[in-house]
Amino acid sequence: MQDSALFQQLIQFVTSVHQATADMTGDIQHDAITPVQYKILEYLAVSPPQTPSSISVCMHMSLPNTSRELRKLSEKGLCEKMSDPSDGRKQVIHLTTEGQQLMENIFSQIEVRFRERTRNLSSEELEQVGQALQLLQNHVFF
Amino acid sequence: MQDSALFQQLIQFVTSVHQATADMTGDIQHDAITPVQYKILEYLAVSPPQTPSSISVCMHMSLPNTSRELRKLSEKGLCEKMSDPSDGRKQVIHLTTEGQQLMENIFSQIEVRFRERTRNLSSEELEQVGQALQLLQNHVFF
DNA sequence: ACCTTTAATTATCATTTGATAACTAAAATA
DNA sequence: TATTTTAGTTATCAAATGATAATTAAAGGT
Repeated sequence: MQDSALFQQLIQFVTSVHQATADMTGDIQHDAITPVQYKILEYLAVSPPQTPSSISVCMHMSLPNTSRELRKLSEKGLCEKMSDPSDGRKQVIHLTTEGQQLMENIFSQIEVRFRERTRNLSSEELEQVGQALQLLQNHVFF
Repeated sequence: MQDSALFQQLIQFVTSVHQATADMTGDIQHDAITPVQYKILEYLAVSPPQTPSSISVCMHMSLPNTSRELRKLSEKGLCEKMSDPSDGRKQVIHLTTEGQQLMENIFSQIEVRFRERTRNLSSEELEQVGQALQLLQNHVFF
């Protein structure tokens, strides 16, 4: 039986991550996109390509609502649909160049704040941060 | 100048944390509370006590909207207001017994899933997970 | 060929969330 | 004491999100 304190620590940690990311991204959100749309773009930026169905599953959104938001993003020129040649029912979604630029822009703003937070760390400590990220991603948040 | 790969890793990690917590909590959400209300309860559970203003700041919500959601939570019997004896303008918010029980119940459901994910880890690896959580909380997500 | 399942879309409605103005009351300050 | 600031509430409207039914079209199975 594992330590229950570890779980308490996890709850605290997850709350902190949510909070810190909200702090870092809160006032960035561009005029033109809603939070849900941002999440979709982020997902498309980090692990492309996707289909409406796969986005629907991963984002816990119904397929109709996913379809609606993808249409809005397409209308804004941020992503594109292509029909899968191997299966005419499927649509492959990817960011447009404009969409990629938007996300790179947002990511670089987040990066600035990340660097502010980690400014005082030694290169050794940064190394440890990288290892900790790796370890948690492998063992807990996969 | 620190490594840009570390930042890429961070973006991936944060996305994974959001995703994993959504996976773990997605189908729990009780009938009676909305996502925003859950966030408030979580915050009250993890770091009490709070005032409407402090909740407003930390949750990035306007004070009027915070007030509305707190009223709804009060009506549901999940939290209570008390006026601060030292300053009649301030309200101190805390969970009711029922609210605490709700959160304990939800947390224990999350804990089950956390244990599922970490079932195969040795006690040594669990120790490392704890250290990694600590390190990241101190150095990045504070 | 016929039926079923899968993938996606459109349309519609209800709920949740965000934003803002107007207001009350208690403190702080001049 | 008069004024200003702070903390909170209520009301209202707009926008975002969630849920569901109906529809289309391609693929799979009989």
